[in-house]
Amino acid sequence: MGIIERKEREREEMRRLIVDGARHLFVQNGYEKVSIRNIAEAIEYSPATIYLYFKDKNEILYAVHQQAFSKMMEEFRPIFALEDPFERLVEMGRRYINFAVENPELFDIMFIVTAPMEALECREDIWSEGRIAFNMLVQVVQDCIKAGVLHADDAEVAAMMIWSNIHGYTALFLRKRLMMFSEERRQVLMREAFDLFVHTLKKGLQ
Amino acid sequence: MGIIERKEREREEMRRLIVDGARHLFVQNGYEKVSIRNIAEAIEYSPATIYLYFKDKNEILYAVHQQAFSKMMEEFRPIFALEDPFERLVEMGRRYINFAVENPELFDIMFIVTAPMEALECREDIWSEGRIAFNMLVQVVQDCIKAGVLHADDAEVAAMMIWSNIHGYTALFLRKRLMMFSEERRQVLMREAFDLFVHTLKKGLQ
DNA sequence: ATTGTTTACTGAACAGTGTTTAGTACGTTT
DNA sequence: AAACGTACTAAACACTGTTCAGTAAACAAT
Repeated sequence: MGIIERKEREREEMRRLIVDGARHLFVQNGYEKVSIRNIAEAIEYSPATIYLYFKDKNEILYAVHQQAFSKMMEEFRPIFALEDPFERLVEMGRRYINFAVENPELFDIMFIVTAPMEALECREDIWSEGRIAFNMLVQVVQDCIKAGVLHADDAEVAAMMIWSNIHGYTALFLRKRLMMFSEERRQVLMREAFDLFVHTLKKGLQ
Repeated sequence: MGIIERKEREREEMRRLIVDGARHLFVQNGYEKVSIRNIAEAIEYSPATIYLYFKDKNEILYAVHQQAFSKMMEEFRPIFALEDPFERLVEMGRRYINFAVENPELFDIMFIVTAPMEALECREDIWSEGRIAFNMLVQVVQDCIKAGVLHADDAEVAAMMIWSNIHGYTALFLRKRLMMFSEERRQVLMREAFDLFVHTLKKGLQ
């Protein structure tokens, strides 16, 4: 009696169809300009159908947010081939910023928009995607400490400090808070500030 | 013929009434849950009236954003009495974070929500509030360099790096991206990470 | 004082939003 | 073939930002 299995499969397929459609529209038009009706039209179903597969819009955003995390993790993977732990740390920061600049709408949903977090809240779940990614950073920081290139009592505190710095650029940039600089100056500032941070970190945490 | 002057005064008063009402509601209910109709009801005018004084909702948000900047600048003022420039720098960071935690909705409008920036864009204006605040930071950094406590070629780059770090905590916190930590741990992480940054900065940029 | 003109304001509408519900049509089971 | 259960949708609800025709009062000119 493989019917219930097939139904389960079809259900999963439908969820995928919705999330993929939503992600596509988000990336194309920006998250704020996409409505449930837009998504429904894109996948050629009625708006009401979407509510048979997702509780509300926040849940769709959370699903897209999950996909985006997978994509980011994919871009982080090559880092772990690097031997020097400090190189790993620097490269991780570089790729975080790169991901944000090249996938602004996805990054927004992952780290800035509150809606997906609200989907989590009412399930009183912990933000596992964030936790996993942060743990990855903590591990790299710990490797740096072990290798003697960084000195810190609490690796989590050091990781938090580093994450904040890297995240700062992207959050300010994506939310248009570097508007007072020219396109050109913005690029230079972000890159040189990042380099300066790396330099400061190396000297300051020795 | 003081009539046009009086009219101008009344017009300014009305704009104030609207912005104050809007700010009140934003602080109370959070920016996302406030509509033009809510604001209109609060000041006992019809929604259409608001559009006689503001082009659109973004312009109201920009006006609130301006007020919020004044408030923040007020909290920065006492800093300039401090003699040690590095003390000034540290205190500035501390007060930025404090302002964000104590006025989350205002900070959101100032530094995270994109709507007020869109009001600026179509006037092809530069973001003067941001520029002024950033220049203030650059000045303090320059004082640190002059005093020999920080070494950096470009004060703007150093300021950018410092701003990013400080802004990172607040942006992650306000947008619920520190949810994987307990209330308690969150507090400790933010404070200790800030302290670690200050320490790193002092040692790293010497 | 009585016009004409400008100004300030509003009710109602438009096109959109997220979400719910009643009802239909079809696949599955008896 | 009849009964049941599932997948889907049209239509509605209560909202959103915004516009526009119309009204009433304030002002200006006669």
